[in-house]
Amino acid sequence: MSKKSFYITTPIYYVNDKPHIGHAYTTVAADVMARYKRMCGFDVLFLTGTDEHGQKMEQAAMKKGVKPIELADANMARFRDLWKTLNISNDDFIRTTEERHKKTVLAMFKKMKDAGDIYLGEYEGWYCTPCEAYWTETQILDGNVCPDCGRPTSKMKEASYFFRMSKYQDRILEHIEKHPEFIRPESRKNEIVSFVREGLRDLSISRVNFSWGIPVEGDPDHVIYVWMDALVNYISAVGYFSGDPKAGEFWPADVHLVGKDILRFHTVYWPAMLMSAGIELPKSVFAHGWWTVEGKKMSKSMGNAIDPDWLVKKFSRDSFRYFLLREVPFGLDGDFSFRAMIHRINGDLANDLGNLLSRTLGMVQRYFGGTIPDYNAPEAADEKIYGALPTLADRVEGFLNAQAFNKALTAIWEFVGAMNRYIDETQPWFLAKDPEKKDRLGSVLYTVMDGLRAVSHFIYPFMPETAEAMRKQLAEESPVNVSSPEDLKRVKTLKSGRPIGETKAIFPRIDEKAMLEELSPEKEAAEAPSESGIEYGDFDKVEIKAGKVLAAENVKKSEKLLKLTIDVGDGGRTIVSGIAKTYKPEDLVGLTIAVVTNLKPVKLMGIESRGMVLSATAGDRHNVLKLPDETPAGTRIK
RNA sequence: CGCGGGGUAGAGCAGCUUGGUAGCUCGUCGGGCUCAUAACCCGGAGGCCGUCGGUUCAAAUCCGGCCCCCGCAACCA
Repeated sequence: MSKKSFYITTPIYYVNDKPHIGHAYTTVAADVMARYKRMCGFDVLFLTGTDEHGQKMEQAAMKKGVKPIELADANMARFRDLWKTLNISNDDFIRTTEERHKKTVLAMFKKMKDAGDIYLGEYEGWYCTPCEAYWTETQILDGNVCPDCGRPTSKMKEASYFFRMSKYQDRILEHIEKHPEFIRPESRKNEIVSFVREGLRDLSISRVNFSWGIPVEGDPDHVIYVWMDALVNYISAVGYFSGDPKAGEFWPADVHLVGKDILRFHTVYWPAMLMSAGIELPKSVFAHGWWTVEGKKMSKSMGNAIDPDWLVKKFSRDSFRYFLLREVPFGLDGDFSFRAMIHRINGDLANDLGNLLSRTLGMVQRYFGGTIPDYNAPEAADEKIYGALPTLADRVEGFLNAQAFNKALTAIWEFVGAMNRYIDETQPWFLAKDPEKKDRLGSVLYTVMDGLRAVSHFIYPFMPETAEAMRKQLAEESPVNVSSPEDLKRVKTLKSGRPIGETKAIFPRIDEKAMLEELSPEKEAAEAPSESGIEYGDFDKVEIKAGKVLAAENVKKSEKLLKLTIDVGDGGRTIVSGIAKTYKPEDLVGLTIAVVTNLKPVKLMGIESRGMVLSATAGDRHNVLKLPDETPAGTRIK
């Protein structure tokens, strides 16, 4: 019989985005599961990847004057590099532009069609001619206006293939009911159930208004629409329709980890598609929460998205991984703050664990010349350590199988605390004063070292690098991976008589004040202005003038920036403004608008900008502050 | 009355299913130890458990009303 298998996935990330803390969160969590299962002897398949098709990519590429695939290649690399930085152990990385995926999508489409579940119909949407974009009923703003450019849209119909999802409503509800583990956490299940009960509509699964995607077989005007394309990745990777033995071994997947925002696609659309194609459903889908940053919602427009790369540089990959999974229960939302992160690192990692290792090895060095002592003078107190380990192993296993990462870590740290207490009670420094108690002294130190050896296993999935560093210092040479969860319960396996490794702080303490100061420029940008109103003098510092736009051009390689030449009474200066999503250069030339003139110059995309165009901004939609044409350039506005 | 979750020490949470000492982490105050990364260990202070009413010998826990917060509606984990 082959080993037990375990298949875990992250969503495939859309490459139009820069990777941020949320992507890192899902992927690190999946990595912890994968590493834990591998450690316990499972045959693991851990899949992540990128979603690369769609209209947005096509448009973005066009704007940059490159082919979509070139843009996808470049952006995909950012994700792949980040996973390297974060020590992600994915076994495969799938891209929706790969041949193996396209073949699977087409095979899936055919299966569903053969089942009589795909038909050609008409898709109704709102079309914005200048943007060449379709919007759904819910996307358009009041007055049927395009959410992107604010111009009116018109109702359009186009041909589309539809998936008869409505047919599966009852079967999905039945499945959810019969498999309590299918949707987690529990609270999310209710949301989905009530959504399905409202009634399912057939799903449009093709588009004709762009071409960057997988063409429908026999009808190449149609491109298969995002969700159909993306979801299938989970079976593409195991070669489901190609006779790949991996399919039999790993499908159905054990866990799809997803963000709470895409739960519905994974627990309704995806199961319906699988049912139609006669394929088994994944065993469970877990929706985790979102992160806020310093108490505020993370968003592109606020520019407060945290760059994981930068964070790893400031801290360390393992402390970042630890923080993400320790701070917040996996199903709930959490807040990311530098202060909280520093507290976690100093409290849990440096003080509790790091210092425990350090004080123990310090004594082994001092009292035993750096050789691991024998365990030959047991006492009842030792059972607090040895006796706790099997229980801990069970608890960690239970918690991790339920994706309760924070509980698993809490349990491990309870054990770390017990060891710190054990040292305090047994007082090895006191034993060391009496040569007759040398054996007991050695046994105490051995016990802590063996406990730390066990801890290195438990933290390995979360902090692989640190676990290895600990094991090196403890002179533990056996591989961290064992053959079953039971092996994690074994005690006193550390070999006596070996010289310990070079001792080094595994988590140096962070100087909180200095670190926060170092991070403060970023922080200030996110701070809100005063609560009680500003002084007039503060306002008066801002110099706002009427400016006449003399010239305007797009900034090369930029989606958002326009380079403007504006006369604010000085004959004309260069101002770069992030309003290109709303205005074309020719829209602005000749206008008289409000400009802040006394800002410090900044360089944007290599162009020095001296001032700022005032505009009412909502997302990507801007309305610059237009002044009557007769306003003389340079007039102060107060 | 759309559905669901929640309001418990300064902060973040557990306890509620199976009514009866209100617990954990951080912070704060005091003490101990000196092996250690100014770390570790012990102890104290701090809560009328959102609010009003009901059931009960007894309610944070059960029942009802009210107030407040947050999810579920759009392709961002």
